[in-house]
Amino acid sequence: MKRLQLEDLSQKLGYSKTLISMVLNGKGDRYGISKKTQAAVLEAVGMMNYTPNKFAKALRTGRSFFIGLIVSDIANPFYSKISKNIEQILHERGYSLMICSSDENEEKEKRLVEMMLNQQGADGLIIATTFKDSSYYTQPRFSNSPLVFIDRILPLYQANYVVIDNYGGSFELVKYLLDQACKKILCISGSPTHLSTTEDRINGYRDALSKSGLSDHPELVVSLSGGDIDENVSNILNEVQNTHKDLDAILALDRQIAAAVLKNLQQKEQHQLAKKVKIASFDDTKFFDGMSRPVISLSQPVADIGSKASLLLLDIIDGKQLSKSNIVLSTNLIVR
Amino acid sequence: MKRLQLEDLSQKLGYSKTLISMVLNGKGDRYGISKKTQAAVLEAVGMMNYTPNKFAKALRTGRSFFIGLIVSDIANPFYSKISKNIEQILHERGYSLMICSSDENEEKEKRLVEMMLNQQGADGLIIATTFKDSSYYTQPRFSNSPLVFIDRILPLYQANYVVIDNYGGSFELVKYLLDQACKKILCISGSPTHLSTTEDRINGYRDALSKSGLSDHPELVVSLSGGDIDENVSNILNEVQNTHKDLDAILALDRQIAAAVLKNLQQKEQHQLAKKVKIASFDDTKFFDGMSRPVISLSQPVADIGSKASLLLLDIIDGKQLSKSNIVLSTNLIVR
DNA sequence: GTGAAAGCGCTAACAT
DNA sequence: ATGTTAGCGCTTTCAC
Repeated sequence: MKRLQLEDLSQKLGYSKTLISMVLNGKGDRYGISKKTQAAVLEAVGMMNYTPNKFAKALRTGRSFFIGLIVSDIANPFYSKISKNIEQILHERGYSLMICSSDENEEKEKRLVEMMLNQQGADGLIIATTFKDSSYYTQPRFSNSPLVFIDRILPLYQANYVVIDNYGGSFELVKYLLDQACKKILCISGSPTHLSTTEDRINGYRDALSKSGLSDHPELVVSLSGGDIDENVSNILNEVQNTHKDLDAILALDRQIAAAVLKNLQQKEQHQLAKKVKIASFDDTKFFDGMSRPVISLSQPVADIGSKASLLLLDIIDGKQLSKSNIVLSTNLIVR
Repeated sequence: MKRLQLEDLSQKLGYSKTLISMVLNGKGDRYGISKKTQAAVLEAVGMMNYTPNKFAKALRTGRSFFIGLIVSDIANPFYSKISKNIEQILHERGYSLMICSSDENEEKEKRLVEMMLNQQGADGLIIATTFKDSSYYTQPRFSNSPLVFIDRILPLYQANYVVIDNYGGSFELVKYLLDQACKKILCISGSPTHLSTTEDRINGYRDALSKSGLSDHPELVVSLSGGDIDENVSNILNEVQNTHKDLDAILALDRQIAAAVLKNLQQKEQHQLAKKVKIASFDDTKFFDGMSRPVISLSQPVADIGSKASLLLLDIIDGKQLSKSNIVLSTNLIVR
């Protein structure tokens, strides 16, 4: 029971492979094939469940109908949710998706891009880049490759972006804390620190403070140094506890950091810090509902990022998108 | 600047396409090509960064070097972590991975299997199936398709499996609760209920109880009816609160359920139930560390599932695996 | 309106 | 030990 192919259909229907191929690809009209024959072909083929050989088709046409998604870590729920949305939309349009993780490693991201574009023949890529600057992507050979960047931008690089308003969200979150009478807020960012998301969030934090006329404490903006995150956070909290006894809020720039903060505060319940400090975090998760203390969070429109990015990429592939497109989505403050 | 192909290499090196192809595919020795020419070819090609056209190769050989992964929901961290591991191992061996979600829908799983096998030409599949029984996969046309099932088994169906010891883990978890003097344990399972994982976990719960000589309360095994999980859990807890005032533990069969239980207990803090009940859950997550009460959990060897399944599948594809293989991994009790 | 035939880039059987 | 050649299954130009 081997696979059906055009030759078989040709035999059974009494039409040539050419004609059948044309009809099946919706080009019947263009080539002037009579409506009657078209209907007959579609009808007959419909019941035979024939699927064209993808490789022959790709070899001939140069289009693979698959696109690649590169994120830093697909095990991160933020990205896996986005990926699910992207996959769904692409499937509806006859595309398939290949997902890979760069592990925040520039070299690996390079390899993945090359692999997907050259080796696999992807028709386009969606990338949450881990690069510091744009020098890799500004190479002329990429000027014809349909690329859409999500989540993170590359400074000074004109490209297609779908991102959230990190600055505005951060500003809003910190503003909320200040309105709640918080005066001294510790901001903990992850690594790597060069990401546009991190920078924008920190800027939002800073500007919200200064706009409220609060003095700037540079030592209250700390970033994790890599390695074990729990231990890292523990050290930071111990340090701050001594130097800033009047700390009254902690802003975690992603949910993993928030989890580590909560764990640590729980273990330090005897300390005064633990008692009064408010917790705020980027990213929202169901788990924040059952935490030992309320978490004020900023949920990201995950589904939107995925769908907007997919549709944009398909438009670019189909030549419908002439200039670069910048889509910025807003976040949503969740108070508990 | 178009892509390099064998013809170009042939021109520049002065060898035929055949010879170069043989050498590049490691078949130089088999075809008796002199070591010297082999070295020369490899050397020259090495600096020209040539990658063979995947589609031409697949068309010719019938092998695509990509494999498919079908899970119920890639946005579920349990599966996204597994997927990351699978991807890594496959990459090392020159394969790529395509991931799709079935959304616990049998029809969609069918479509995905057909799509990956027929349309995309996958060399093999790894599946966390959502099917109730094996009738779909026992079709003769699948007898030659390399398939590995993970996480969930299909009763009475001889196949390649990589799963965890759901029964034993559940038994151990409940045994621990009993040893802590718990006497009445509510067990909440997710939907769909027919999954082997759910059944095995419930059986482990039951047997642990009966082995301790505790009477069976069938109404203490409840399953979510679908729809909003928080609301669902809320109703269950309200109900049980009235009928079983002496409830002293809750076993959640997955982490989403545990999250909902914790959220609800928090809101019901005035109720007596909330005070004394212990919480146990399948699946572990960092978030359990910062919860409003300690969660006893059962972590699953996620990385192992992925790597064992990938290696098994590759062995099957390479014909190294003659009989069906059943790999069962143990869980790890985490007490907080 | 419809069909024959060339060729996408690769591999492997067959020559030499 | 190396090269020639015939396809893999599809699309598309060109001829009728």
